[in-house]
Amino acid sequence: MGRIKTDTNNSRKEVIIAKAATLFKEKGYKAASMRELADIVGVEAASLYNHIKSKSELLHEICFSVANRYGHFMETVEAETCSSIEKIEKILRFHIHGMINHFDEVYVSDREWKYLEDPYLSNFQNQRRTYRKRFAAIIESGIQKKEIKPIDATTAVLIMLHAISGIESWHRSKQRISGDVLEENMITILVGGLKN
Amino acid sequence: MGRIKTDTNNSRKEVIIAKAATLFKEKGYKAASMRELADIVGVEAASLYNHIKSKSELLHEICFSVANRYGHFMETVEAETCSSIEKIEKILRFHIHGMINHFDEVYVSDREWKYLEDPYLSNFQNQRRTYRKRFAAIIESGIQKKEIKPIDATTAVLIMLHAISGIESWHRSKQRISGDVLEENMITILVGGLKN
DNA sequence: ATTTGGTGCTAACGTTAGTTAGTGTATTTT
DNA sequence: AAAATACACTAACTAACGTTAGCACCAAAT
Repeated sequence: MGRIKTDTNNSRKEVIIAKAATLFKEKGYKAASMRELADIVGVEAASLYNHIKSKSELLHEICFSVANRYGHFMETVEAETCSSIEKIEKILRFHIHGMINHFDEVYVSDREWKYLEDPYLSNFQNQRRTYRKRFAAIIESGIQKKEIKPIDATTAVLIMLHAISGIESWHRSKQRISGDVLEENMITILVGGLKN
Repeated sequence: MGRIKTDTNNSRKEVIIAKAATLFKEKGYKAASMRELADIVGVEAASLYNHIKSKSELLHEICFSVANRYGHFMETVEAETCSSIEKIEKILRFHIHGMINHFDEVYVSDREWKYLEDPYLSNFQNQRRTYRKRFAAIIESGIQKKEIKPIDATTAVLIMLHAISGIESWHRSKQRISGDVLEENMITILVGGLKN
């Protein structure tokens, strides 16, 4: 069929991963086939294996690319000296931007991680659990400083993260408001619900 | 292996559907196999087909059971004479109870509906879209009556419904707060974020 | 007691899946 | 220009899937 097109920024492997993310998002990891992916990439199925080891490698490349990005961001936020509310707002905006600008891989990481195989699966779950605990710690600290209503921090984290994953529906919808407006609406509702 | 156990309330088909919901929730629709389901039911795979037409029938039974329940509830809420905030609170509590008490089928309906086949797929999507519009209409009306902050109603619906689906994480977590406390926390944050 | 229908079994079908082997051809390196 | 490497192809394998056919059995109805 021909060669996989690349530019100087992306290797052929990265091209495949990017297209896999789109495919996995649309069909789901299990329902997506390597032959389908090959079609999209413009190559025969067997040829993919010159660049990747397996289908599952694609999944964990996608999931950890996202997980690592969020992990690093959390570190930078923790290091900053600002109010808890401001930290939370920064984290939320980061998540919203992620959902808007890297939708495919974020969506796959969110919904398809359960198909990871060990040791990747356990590793991913650990990173996730840790991330949420760190997020909850910021909220707890805000509650102690009376910036935030006295609610269960774990629940608050869960609400906020899942609310943001609702941007999926925004992507699907026909008549949608702009990304910026969406962002401001989300911040209003979510942060507004926390403030004391 | 033996007969499928039933009681007077549930036919054998209903037993299969209930176990399918649990399996689909855990593995995902595509990854769950009929042989696995048969094992759980305590029967050979082929025997399932004495009670159901196909794997996909199981999925649409599950999805529409949930969709119809929510549709009916929306009707009763619309008919009530109370403030918009109160209506919203009722809807949220209904969703939270659903997530807590009928977790398996609600989860499957939420996450696996995309594997429905037409005409069920289109039908389901229509019901979903309609439901959200009716929910948004209640919010709009609350905004006009100044009960609710002037935010985008569609976004608010999306946030609230997805936030509730976060109860999934609550189910998974080891050290979890009680369902009642969870419910009150959610209401506090979500409704609190709306009030004017 | 006999019939009937519901329910289970074994065996097998056609399809699709992920992946590998082996070969030829472009491209890059020397 | 020659050698080495990267990459794509065809063909095929094994495993698993949903589902069907055909037969045996047990329970309830006649």
